[in-house]
Amino acid sequence: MVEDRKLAVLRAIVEDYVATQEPVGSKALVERHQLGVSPATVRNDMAALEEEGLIAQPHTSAGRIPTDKGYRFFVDRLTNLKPMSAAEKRAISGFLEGAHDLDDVVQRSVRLLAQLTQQVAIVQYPTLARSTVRHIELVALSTSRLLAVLILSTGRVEQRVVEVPLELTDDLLGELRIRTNAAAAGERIGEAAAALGELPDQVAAETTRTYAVVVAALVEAMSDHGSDERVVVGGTANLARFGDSFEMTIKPMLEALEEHVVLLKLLGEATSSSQVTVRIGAEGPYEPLASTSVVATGYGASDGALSSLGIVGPTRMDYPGTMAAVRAVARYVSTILDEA
Amino acid sequence: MVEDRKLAVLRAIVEDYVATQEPVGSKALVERHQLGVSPATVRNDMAALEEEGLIAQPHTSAGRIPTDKGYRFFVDRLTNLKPMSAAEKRAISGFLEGAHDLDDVVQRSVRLLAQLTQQVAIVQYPTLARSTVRHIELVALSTSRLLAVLILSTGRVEQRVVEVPLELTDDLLGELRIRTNAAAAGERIGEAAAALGELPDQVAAETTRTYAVVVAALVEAMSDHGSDERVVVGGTANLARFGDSFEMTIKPMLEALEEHVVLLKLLGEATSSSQVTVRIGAEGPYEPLASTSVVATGYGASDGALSSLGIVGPTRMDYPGTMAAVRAVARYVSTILDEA
DNA sequence: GGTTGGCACTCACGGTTGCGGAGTGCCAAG
DNA sequence: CTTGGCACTCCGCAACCGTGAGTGCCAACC
Repeated sequence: MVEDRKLAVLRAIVEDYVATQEPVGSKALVERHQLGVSPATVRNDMAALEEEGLIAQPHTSAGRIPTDKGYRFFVDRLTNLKPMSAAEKRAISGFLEGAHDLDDVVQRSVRLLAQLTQQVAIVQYPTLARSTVRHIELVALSTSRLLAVLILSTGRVEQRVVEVPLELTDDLLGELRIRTNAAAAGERIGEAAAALGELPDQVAAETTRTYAVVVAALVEAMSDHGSDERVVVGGTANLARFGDSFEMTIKPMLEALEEHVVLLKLLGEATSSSQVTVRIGAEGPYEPLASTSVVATGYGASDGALSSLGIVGPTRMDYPGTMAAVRAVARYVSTILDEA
Repeated sequence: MVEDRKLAVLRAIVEDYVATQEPVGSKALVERHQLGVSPATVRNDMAALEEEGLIAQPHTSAGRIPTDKGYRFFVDRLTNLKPMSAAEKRAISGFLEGAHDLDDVVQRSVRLLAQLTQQVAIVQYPTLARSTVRHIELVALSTSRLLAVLILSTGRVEQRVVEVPLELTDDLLGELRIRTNAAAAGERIGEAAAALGELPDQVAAETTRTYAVVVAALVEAMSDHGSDERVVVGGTANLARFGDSFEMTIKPMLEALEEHVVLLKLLGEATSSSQVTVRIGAEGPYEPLASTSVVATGYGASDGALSSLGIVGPTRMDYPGTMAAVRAVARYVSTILDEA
């Protein structure tokens, strides 16, 4: 009973603080929420909550604000994602439907996510690891150069210009095309790379080097570094709304957003799970962002989570709403990718 | 003589203000620059410059700062681009050389530009208007869907998934491939689109609709909206250095950076010219950015300026250095594109 | 005429001071 | 366990003030 009310108080503090951005005192609490008790009682509860490290006061004689631990508790135990309204659902699918391109899907997802959450959105490109090679196309640019185009099942296209040591004839090009496709088409990236790797040894000696450079380019294009670890960021303008201290929040954030490696790390854990994961404040692996939280989840076609997307914002954020939005977008994007 | 000194004073004020970010007074001026006259004399000159609207004082009894008009004068008449050092040149070409992709070139250019100028960099993708179709590739996805891949001379690749009304056979696909390439390959985008448009009328009646949908997808991919008007932004972390008022500079900037349409307008004028153009403060077409300047230039392969890149930063910036950097990057990128 | 030193004046800036109010902790009574 | 009362703390805000940088103007000088 008493324990229940303490938690109600914690929830109320989190909600009010998120809404007003100001430390919340005992009197304001009983006014805004029907707790059915007096401020004095609430004060006692607050003292207990502070004892447990769930809330803190910035200075004596100020209201309380939730600590990271308090937010954690709130997220884990006091909240369920609020469901998206029908209108929101329509908006989401409408927004994502017009996309014709993988790039376009990613681009739109970022915008959408930023708009829904009013935070900075991050979307990682679908990983290549599980995708298969759909087709390899080779186009002659001159007698000594060709363009190798790699088309993947996710809709992603990679291309490389290759300088070949042998003069390119139509025959040679055709042979290259047939053999590389025979080896790679339909295979997963890993197997495709392996199969391609053996190609140069199976052809006439004078063409070995030519095959080798082409294969090298293709394999390089398949390697993760080519496109997998790319992320797109959007909604930076929402930083302006943070109202938060420039030095503590916005500046490190801008710096982190430039460093895609950092972003990938932030999203990292979420990739493997299709649950929405929340990382609050200093729980994260990157110290400068100690006063921000990351809400992320895996997404991808139905054969398993492939990649991740999420948002990053001040620890003081509307977790239920944000988590719901992140999950909703991830699901819609997944179905879109499934169709393509 | 006297006129000369007045201009020297203006130059000194601009340089000092850019360096220190603080209003500069008469005494500080004679100390830091060898003007060979007393503070009192400088004060007279300053009064004259203020009369002409080239400088202003934020409040009585404060030093002077240049007005937009003052910067304009400085840029137009008092400065020559400072040449890049050999080391810088090496850094530039080294940085851009590893690129294998059009995407990659653009990406690297943005980073480079941001790093050199310590400002926010913007690079517009090379426009498609002058580029030619290198190759069209069609890949069957199922019996009723195919992937159309459009490869352009700039190295850009566009792709669209097409739903066809007729069952796809190898023969049909081969025919489509041959005919579309015959019509479009080697042609400029405009001509290619026109030639493709006539294709559906030249084939057997039962395949007309199939041709039509494929052609429509290709033409759509060629249209400017597909990829031409894309821009990439980098170096947002440099906003943190602006020290400037958050509300006046940083916030509107973040908002503008999200709106690619606005960015394109900012770069707009520069596209046509291979000169470095500078737009100072309220000269720009976008009011919220009244306290920022844009330094931009056209770039592209040798057959004419194709696109534009540049930076945007506070009006108070190092114009000579920035202009030189922008020009240098544009030139290097142009040569890279020429080679590809 | 242009230049210079002198001088009175202005005004932003930083530190200090002095409230008012919100909020707390504690205690004794219900 | 809850509640009202009460003394206490301390932030935030506004007013105040002295200081110093910088100015404009003037009279003298070259």
